[in-house]
Amino acid sequence: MSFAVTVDLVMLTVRADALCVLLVRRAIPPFEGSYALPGGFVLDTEDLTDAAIRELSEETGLQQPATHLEQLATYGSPGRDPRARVVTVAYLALLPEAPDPTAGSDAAEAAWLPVESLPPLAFDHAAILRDGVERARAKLEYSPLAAAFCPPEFTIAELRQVYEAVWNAKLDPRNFHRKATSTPGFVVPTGHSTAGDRGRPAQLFTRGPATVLYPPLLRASPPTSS
Amino acid sequence: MSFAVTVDLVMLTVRADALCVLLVRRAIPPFEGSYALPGGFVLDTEDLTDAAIRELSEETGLQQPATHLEQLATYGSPGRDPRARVVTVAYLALLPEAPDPTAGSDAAEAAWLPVESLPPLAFDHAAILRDGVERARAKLEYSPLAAAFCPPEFTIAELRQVYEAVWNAKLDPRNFHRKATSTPGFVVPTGHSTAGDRGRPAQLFTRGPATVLYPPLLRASPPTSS
DNA sequence: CTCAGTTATCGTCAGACCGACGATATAAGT
DNA sequence: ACTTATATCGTCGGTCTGACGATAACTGAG
Repeated sequence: MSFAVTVDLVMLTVRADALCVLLVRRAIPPFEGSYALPGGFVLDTEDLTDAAIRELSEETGLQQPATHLEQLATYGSPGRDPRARVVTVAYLALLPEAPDPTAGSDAAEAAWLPVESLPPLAFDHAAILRDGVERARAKLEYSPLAAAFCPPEFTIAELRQVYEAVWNAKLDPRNFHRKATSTPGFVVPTGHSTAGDRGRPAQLFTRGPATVLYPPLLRASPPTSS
Repeated sequence: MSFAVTVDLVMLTVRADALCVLLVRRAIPPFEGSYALPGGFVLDTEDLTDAAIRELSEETGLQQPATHLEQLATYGSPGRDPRARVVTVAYLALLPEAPDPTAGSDAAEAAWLPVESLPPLAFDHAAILRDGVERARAKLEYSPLAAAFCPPEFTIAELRQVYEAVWNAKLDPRNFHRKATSTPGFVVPTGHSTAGDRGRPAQLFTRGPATVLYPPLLRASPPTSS
């Protein structure tokens, strides 16, 4: 009746138009050499969320604080860790584009890998990651969370590219522009604009105050389950 | 670094047009005499979901198996149980209308109480319950989960009353009928109908194969967060 | 400077969907 | 037969969306 409790992080970001996850290579058995989600033990007097925040900065030497962190789910199959009974609370973190993590890292190596075409992962981390990606995909529909993948100021096109990368789908720039700017509280214009890029300069926006998108921004109709 | 792990259940049902939760009265300190969510320790070799299923039938002497069970969230603040460090994995269960639980129950008393106007709850169970109710309310929008509150065969009106009870809102019977019957995979007509009630007999339906409602059945616009 | 290329932004239009609500069907009870 | 209650079908106008044309405002090549 005594368990070890860990937190594992599904850290997602968008790099080069692809949804990527931060993975670390395990230096010790079991699964030595395999990639795994970053994570670690929850301390005695520490709240679960605090442990997630700590791991977020500690295990991965990243400067960027996550713009979004939420609990994902808890995994505790008796056999999921061959050494002991370990229950892990998984968290989902969304980050703006971040540089490759390298030095100062606790784990041997850490790397951003695209969620498509992943190597086998340690433990049940493949399932956890799948759940995290699915959560992120679903949440983009009815929450303004896509902005969490963007820098503090961003263009509508950057926001659209987030949707395209996460959903792995093409969206019409004109319709997306109308939708993003007309949904109350989604984005707020700053008055600034970009310059130096190709094409006409774009307005810059910040995250708006809305916590839900109403009406939602739905994906194309899901696989007809008939 | 060693934790006790429990599962707690947010069991919801609709009784007399009100969303109700099953609560048990604690027979021992702490919070002796207070109501609490049913729950218990996870066994050494037991999966989390199995523990939830076990508690579902064990702690509450209910015949009705839950028509839906899903993990809700995990709560592990250091101070949430004054006796020890306990991490609890909360599950959300939806049941058709069930009789009052009485005998054979492990806990002293169990009762269905409407989620509005609740007494103070033990531990952080008020917060867990709030999260469970909010999850249920949100899921009715985009999933066919409302049918989990209904018996195997049900009428469109019964389904509508579930929405009305959970959302605490009135829905137009004609528009709801159109929506429920036209959303692919939501409900399947059985060919049978009711008889003996007041008014015109109604067709009976079963849960359809859909896992998501597309398009969703949205609540009225949320509080304008501006 | 002029022109082609590129991206942002605004419009238009038809179809899907929704909320409000009228109309009709089919039962029970008197 | 008539009232009451509920189920079910239609209609109509407004809103939202997808497809896509048109224009604006920049960069870079010549």
